Amino acid sequence: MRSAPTILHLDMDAFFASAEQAAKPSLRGKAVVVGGLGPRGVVATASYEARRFGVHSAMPMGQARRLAPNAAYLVPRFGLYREISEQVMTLLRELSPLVEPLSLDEAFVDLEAGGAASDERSARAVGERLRADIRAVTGLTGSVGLAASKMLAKIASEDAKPDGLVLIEPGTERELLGPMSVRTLPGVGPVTGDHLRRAGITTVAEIAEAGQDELVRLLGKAHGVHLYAMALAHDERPVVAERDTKSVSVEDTFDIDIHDRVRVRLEVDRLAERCVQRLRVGGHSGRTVVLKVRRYDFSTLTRSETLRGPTDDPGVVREAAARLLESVDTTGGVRLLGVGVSGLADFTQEDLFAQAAAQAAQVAEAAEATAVAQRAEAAAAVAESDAAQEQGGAEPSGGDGAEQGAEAASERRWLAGHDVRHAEYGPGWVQGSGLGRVTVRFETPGSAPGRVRTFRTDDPRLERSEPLPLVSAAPLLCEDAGQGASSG
DNA sequence: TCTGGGGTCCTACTACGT
DNA sequence: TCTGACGTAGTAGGACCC
Repeated sequence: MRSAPTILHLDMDAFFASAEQAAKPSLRGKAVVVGGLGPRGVVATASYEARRFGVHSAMPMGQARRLAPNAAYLVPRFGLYREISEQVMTLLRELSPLVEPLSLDEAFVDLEAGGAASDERSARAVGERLRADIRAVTGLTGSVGLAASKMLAKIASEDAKPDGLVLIEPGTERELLGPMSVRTLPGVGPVTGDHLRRAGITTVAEIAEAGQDELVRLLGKAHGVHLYAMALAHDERPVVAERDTKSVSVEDTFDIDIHDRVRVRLEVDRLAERCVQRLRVGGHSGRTVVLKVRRYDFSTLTRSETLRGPTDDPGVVREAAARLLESVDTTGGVRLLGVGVSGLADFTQEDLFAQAAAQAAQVAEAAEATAVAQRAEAAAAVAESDAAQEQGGAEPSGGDGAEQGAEAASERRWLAGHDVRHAEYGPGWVQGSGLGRVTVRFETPGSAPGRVRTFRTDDPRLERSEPLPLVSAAPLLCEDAGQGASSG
């Protein structure tokens, strides 16, 4: 472990909810819950005001509504969050080339690698300036943890929340960690925590006392060794700027369990298409196709199939997923379906065959190597027959359920929280919709709390619009720590 | 209470070639 | 020819993270 606290961990405070509060003046200081609003939705982020009612991330939305019936419930707007996240990541990259994003709202920075800080004093100054810059550029607050390792920096930022900075001085780590719950350590979730508790281990100090052998006996080799090292505050993991994607997947939970086998097959086809789209956007192909099925009783099973070579062909992935589905009993009903691809590469089987064929043709032209050309031809024929086999017989079945009603579809256009523009009243956001009506609050990030009006869902003067910037200009005011959103 | 979506990593088991 | 040991790849499930 390094000797100076120059690993920085940034964690934006209640990120999604804070972004919504910044965008919607009437929600500032109010309980805001962002997440899936369907019958099986869960909370993605709750504002600090909502947390006072006991609402927290990953809680079922129904439970959140019981605890905080008067909170504002909004669907996530990932486009907006990505934009803000990019602004924040840009600020971090100005500090160091070694920035490791963990999610939209979290990242590690190696300050020493960028020459931004080399000791406690300079690290603290950089952290404070970063917090001020984030507030000036995005209008939001973030908490900063500084320590000599990633684990400790993360623990520090958690301690700093909300809107603070905590630095763990080198030499004090074990004393600090000792009394903390085992759940503080990364990698200890509910199951491992319970496992340790049954063995009489509830604090980090008790993990250290138990010794590595006991930890390995309880949790297995990899987990035991890792956890023991963490308990001793030994964490040498470097900040890694570029991480290769290992898999790409898409999944959907249905509002009501699906029983109809034809519908299940149709949904798998759709998921396979979406998965390949995502795969292609990332410039990937993959070799292993994975089907995930969560049944009516929440039991989850996966089935996978490894192809001869990587592909980004939607037909190939669709057919593989369909073959996998054949081995799954879905009679009790299906709650969730997912399709994923792993074993990623940046080329496809088809590329390889094309390359091989081109090379073989050259050799053939070069004269006497006719035998080589014949083998290439044979290989091409095999490829063709493989492809035909993999793609054959995929007749997309007609969608049942499309007749579920045009009215529901039109109301689905007006999702709670989304931006709209009215020809007469200007920009606003959807506060709610139902029974052919949509309620809009007309306000912008820089305005005073606005007024509410209700329209018919098919009102031609109302249309969806893009999110407005949270901060109109973006001057870098390091010393100004005022309330982010500007006026006007 | 009733549990999302997108990932990573680990473990255990089986099959297969040498 | 059969058998066991071993390494590797594929498969399935589970824990965890944000």
